[in-house]
Amino acid sequence: MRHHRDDVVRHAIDVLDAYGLADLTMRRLAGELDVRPSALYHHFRDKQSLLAAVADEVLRRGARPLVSSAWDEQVVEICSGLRDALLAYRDGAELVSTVIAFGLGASRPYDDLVAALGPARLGSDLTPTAARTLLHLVLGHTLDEQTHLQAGSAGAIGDDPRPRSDFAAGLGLVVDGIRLRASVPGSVGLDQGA
Amino acid sequence: MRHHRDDVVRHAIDVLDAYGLADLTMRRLAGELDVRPSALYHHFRDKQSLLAAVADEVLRRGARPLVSSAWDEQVVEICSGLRDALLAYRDGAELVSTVIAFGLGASRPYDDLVAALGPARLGSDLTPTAARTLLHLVLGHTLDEQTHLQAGSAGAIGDDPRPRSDFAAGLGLVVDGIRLRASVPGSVGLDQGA
DNA sequence: ACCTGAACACCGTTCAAGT
DNA sequence: ACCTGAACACCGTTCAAGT
Repeated sequence: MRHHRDDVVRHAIDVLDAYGLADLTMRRLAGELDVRPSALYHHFRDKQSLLAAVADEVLRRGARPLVSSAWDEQVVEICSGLRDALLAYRDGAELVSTVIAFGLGASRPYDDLVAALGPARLGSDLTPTAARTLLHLVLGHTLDEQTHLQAGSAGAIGDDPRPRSDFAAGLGLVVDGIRLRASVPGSVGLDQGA
Repeated sequence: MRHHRDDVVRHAIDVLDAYGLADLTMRRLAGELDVRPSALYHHFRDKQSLLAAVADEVLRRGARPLVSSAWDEQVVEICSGLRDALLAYRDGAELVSTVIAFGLGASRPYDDLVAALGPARLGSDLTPTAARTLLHLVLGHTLDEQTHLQAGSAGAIGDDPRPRSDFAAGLGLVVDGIRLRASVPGSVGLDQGA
């Protein structure tokens, strides 16, 4: 059977969700598509590019239109929407973190944050820094959270006693006097003043 | 020639610094020690344990005694000290992030942060959350920073135009009304009030 | 205590050739 | 445009056996 790029990405997400990122290999994916591994290189120059496409698709599937018009509420929506998107698939946070670290792909959340933060008129060139920092926070937190969630559901030796990772109320970020506050567990809130 | 555990860890750090984390393989390390790969399994049960020991040694070498007695200044020292330790070796941030994510090893910075934050008397059980969040911030930021630093020194296509990742003045964290402020580029500051 | 030899079950990637 | 066949240069890990 013949496939094209999108089929490969779809099957890759299935493999990711069923077996995890470590088992998302070119050979296994090829097997799942009933094709020789070398066939994948017709669609993607290398594995990194494949992973970038997979990460982009995971984010695309999780994307929701912004409902707020206020920039601060938009930042909240982007951050908690990103978290939701990452938690929707096994190892989603690890995948997207890896792709972002590698530099090609998964740039949508960053771009959206920069756009939303624009009207905040942060001092000097602080907007990209604030966007990256929020990204670090959400990625790091969700990676933590997903690791524990998956360790729990893997039916291991029972739930570990480590405190759950959450953004509790009263925890937040300050950028130039603007307070980006964490609200409910697992999401990032934001408010002005402080 | 016969080695023991510490020799292996020392050589592993040399390989890490010279060739990077991706090339720190059991086979290459064994070659560097003039030993068969299987010999390494006398010292470490698997590669993850080896990496945990390497991460711990990287952090141990970077450890500085705390000079401040004030808890808030201690937090600053721990965070910027951690950053310095990670930047001291190639792929240091990636190594330590991986080991922490995996869950065994590299727990010293977290423990130190929890200890330093103790006197802050944060509300309810917010101390571990604050510690983890600071860790996410420093690890994510330093990973970013080190990636760009190394991309630059790898003599690539010239420095990329992306804005440098830094914790500029005016950026910070708020935990229960206590403001953990970023100060000079690359380090995390902290002050009360807000 | 520390190591060898040999094997097992994998990887990502390239490339000429086929349809 | 999409794929095969075959190869290259690797991986982590196990385990009986040697000193």
